[in-house]
Amino acid sequence: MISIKDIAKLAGVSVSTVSRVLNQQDNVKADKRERILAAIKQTGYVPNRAARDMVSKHTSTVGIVMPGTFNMFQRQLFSIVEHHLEQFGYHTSFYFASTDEDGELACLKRLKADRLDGIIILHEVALPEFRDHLEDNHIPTVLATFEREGWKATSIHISEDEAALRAVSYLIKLGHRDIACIGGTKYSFSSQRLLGYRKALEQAGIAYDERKVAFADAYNMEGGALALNQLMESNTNFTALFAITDELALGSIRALADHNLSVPGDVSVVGFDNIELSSFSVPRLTTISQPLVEMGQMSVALLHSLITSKNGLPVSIALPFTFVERDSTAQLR
Amino acid sequence: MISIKDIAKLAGVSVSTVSRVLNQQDNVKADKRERILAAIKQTGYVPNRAARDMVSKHTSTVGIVMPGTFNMFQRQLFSIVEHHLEQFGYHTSFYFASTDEDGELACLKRLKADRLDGIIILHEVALPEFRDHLEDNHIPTVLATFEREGWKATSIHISEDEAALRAVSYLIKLGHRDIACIGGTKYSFSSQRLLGYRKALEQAGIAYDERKVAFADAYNMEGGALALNQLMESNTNFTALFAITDELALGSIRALADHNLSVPGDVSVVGFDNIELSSFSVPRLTTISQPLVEMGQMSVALLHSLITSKNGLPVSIALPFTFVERDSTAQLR
DNA sequence: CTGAAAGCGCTTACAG
DNA sequence: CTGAAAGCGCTTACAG
Repeated sequence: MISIKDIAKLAGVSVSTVSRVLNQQDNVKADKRERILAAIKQTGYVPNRAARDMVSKHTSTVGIVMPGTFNMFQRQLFSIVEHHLEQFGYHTSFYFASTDEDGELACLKRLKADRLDGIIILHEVALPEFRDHLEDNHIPTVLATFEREGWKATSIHISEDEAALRAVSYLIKLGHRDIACIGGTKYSFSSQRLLGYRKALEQAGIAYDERKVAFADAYNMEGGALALNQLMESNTNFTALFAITDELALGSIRALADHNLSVPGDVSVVGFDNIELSSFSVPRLTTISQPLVEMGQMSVALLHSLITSKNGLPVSIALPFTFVERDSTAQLR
Repeated sequence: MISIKDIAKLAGVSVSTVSRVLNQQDNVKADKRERILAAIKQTGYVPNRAARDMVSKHTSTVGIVMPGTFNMFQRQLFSIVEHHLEQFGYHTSFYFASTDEDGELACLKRLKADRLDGIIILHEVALPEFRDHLEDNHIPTVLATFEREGWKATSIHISEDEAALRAVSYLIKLGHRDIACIGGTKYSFSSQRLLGYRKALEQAGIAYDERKVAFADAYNMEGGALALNQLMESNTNFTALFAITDELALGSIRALADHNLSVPGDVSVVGFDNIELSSFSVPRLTTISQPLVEMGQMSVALLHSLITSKNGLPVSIALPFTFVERDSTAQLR
């Protein structure tokens, strides 16, 4: 492996000078600079990142904490974040945290071994040591898509319960009174979206009926299908359904088809997240759209300012969501 | 940041000894080992990876080269690979390569800055410097899901053309003669799958009709929908459709619905890849299943043996695919 | 079994 | 504008 010494020798200068041009400092005479650049080009030399990271206090790398298995919404967000991070000149390291405690612990350990300039968390970690580590070492942190009390971190999110309320109110406006819900058990958004569902019912004077609520174990289509089947067996009936994520909604549509129920003919379905898929499904899904691109951009921009300003205060920002009417919902007949 | 020196001081030993227990060498007396372990636990110390990587010749990290925007198939594969890599004790670094030349160049540069133990490539890079770098530095490499002539790398893949032939032959067996195809322009699998399509037609004595073939620009659902619309405008007719990826197939089903054409009633559709989504779509998609889990496992296992044995020869392995009959195909009426 | 010392490939004052 | 030197946090012979 070719090193900075080789370049210095080749160009007939000291390593300090090579280092200077490597780090685009302008205080190097043109002729030396050119000889150095030529040597670099000729050898295809690229500085060893490990060495550079070790000596400088910053690593120019940002960590992204992700769930072990990420859903489509997170996948899209992650792409956007990654892209912007690259624009800002950051490297990215990924830290997958399984939901169990061991997984989070292993994740934290890996995190500690790297010196990160900052970190973006896409996955609600439960472990308190996580927050402790970030706080003790003053690592700038952005929580993307959720809030967390007690964390000294900037948070970008939407108002989950308001959005859910909006979605369910729409179903009510269409004349539906028997509205089922597919919720979840993990992460704070599940309780917040369920809260929105309850608020909407309350506002319309509809009694909450727990037989109309099923909880999915996993936020994927299979989870949605399974939950729908539970609802079918629970001795209740409904003409509309609110699923707290699009994947759940799409899975439920699949299961409804298996029960010979059509959407929106027999059941109106509204989802949440507006993943790419939702505009290509049959029928296209009515849903809540999170401002994904803005959330990603903003997370990166705010993290960057946190990193560079060094004394920025954490903020909690609720971005506006939008409601997207498509073909999976209809007026109650 | 707490360092190995601090631990040494705390435990009253030398850094060498601390290093020994850190690297699980057994030649350390029990009492010292315990004092060291206690100090580590108490301080939450984790060795600095950059320092460790710099001094040791291996980094225990494997690079994964991915396309800038990865489709669902790649996303699934990537999860599996990541998981197994972790099992084997490797760290992973991701290198996203945009398809243009600049993107690949930037990707290569990042790659060079890290000292990787090995690399798994999920994305067909075109740049010759890529191969040169890997070969010159003897970096063990596995190509996952494709082959590449002239690369001294192990390759795990399926026989793309045979699989496509199988899919299209099935349509023919169902009585279809007017079979359209949605192909693509990028990556070798597109031409191979198209080749399989042509072979199947040939075997059945059906003339190849280029009006029945449309090419998607992107391997996503929108690309599939767009391509289907092209077919509708191309003054031809068809009762079956082979799309070279599931996402393309699903996008085409969406577009068919927009033309009031039902699947499989009016058009039988078969895809390729068997992504998760395909068993939850309405209708469920008939498709070719790549042995994703095995491919991921095998890529990692073979890479590991390449890394540890140091003189393993590259192999090219074609794994068996399976054909999955579901609801998107029907006998010609 | 253990420690002192050298060295990995860089950057960063410091002196000129 | 430039170079010699120190040092980042580890590991690895080497000597005992």
